[in-house]
Amino acid sequence: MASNFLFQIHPTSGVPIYRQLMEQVQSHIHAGRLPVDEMLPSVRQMAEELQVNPMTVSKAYSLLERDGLIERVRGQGMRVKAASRSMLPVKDRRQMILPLLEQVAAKAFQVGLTREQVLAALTPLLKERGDD
Amino acid sequence: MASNFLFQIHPTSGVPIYRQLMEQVQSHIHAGRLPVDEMLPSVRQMAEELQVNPMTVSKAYSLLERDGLIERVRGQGMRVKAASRSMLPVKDRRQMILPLLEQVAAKAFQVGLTREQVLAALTPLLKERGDD
DNA sequence: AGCAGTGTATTATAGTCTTAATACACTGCT
DNA sequence: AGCAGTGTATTAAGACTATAATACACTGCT
Repeated sequence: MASNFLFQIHPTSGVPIYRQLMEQVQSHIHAGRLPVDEMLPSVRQMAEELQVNPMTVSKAYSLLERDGLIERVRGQGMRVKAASRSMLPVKDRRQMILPLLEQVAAKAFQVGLTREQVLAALTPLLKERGDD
Repeated sequence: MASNFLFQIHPTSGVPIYRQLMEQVQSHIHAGRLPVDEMLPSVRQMAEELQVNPMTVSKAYSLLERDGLIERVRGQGMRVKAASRSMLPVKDRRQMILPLLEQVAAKAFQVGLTREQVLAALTPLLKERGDD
């Protein structure tokens, strides 16, 4: 398997890269995909993988450390902090994706797509994600 | 009923104001909330209502005109263009919502929600939209 | 003509975001 | 000690975003 890499950037979204990274790290922690004490990809590796500047990654990491989600281990890297309470219950994780779903519902309505059409378009995308 | 104003800004989203405005105008047009030949709020009115700079609004309008959704009427304002209403085929409308659906899929994966959980959360939202 | 209402151009300033190239302090291993 | 690997500080530059204050060309109305 080639890409088991957890992160990706959407360059056209208008959202700053460092903020996209912060959100994704946070999501992965809460999903349990980044367990406690797990080391994050190094600044340089992440920068290389996403083709962005190392300092941009460092900025995201620094802010995440300020927020208490990860901690810096000198000479080693960034580690998922124990206190960050990973693996939230499904209810809370659903809460995290809710704003995005509301956005989908609004857009679907505006564009005039039926519920069935939206679900039909979304399902295969989710299936892909669920497989790997 | 106080605010029947169609637009609003989310200052914390990281998305530039002029892009938020563009998306909302586009959505309102496709939803029929801004009918063909309808005049948009003037640059100065919109700027006053949202507490942003008139030039920021003007930038959004200019780009929307470039995209062919609205047209400038000298001395009067911006008007919803006739060509933009022309009932796109389902395929194209699905195309418009696809990036958003991909974003949902990515987020769902990151948060660790199954396909069923996502669909279960989305379906009622779509139903709501379909009702009103 | 006068005036108020359109969108826009211009100039300037400030802040944010991103990249770039170096350099530094620290750790783990040899 | 030496070296490769961490994150970070520093400085510089450029692009983008947003604000501010003026001024202009146009339209519709009086």
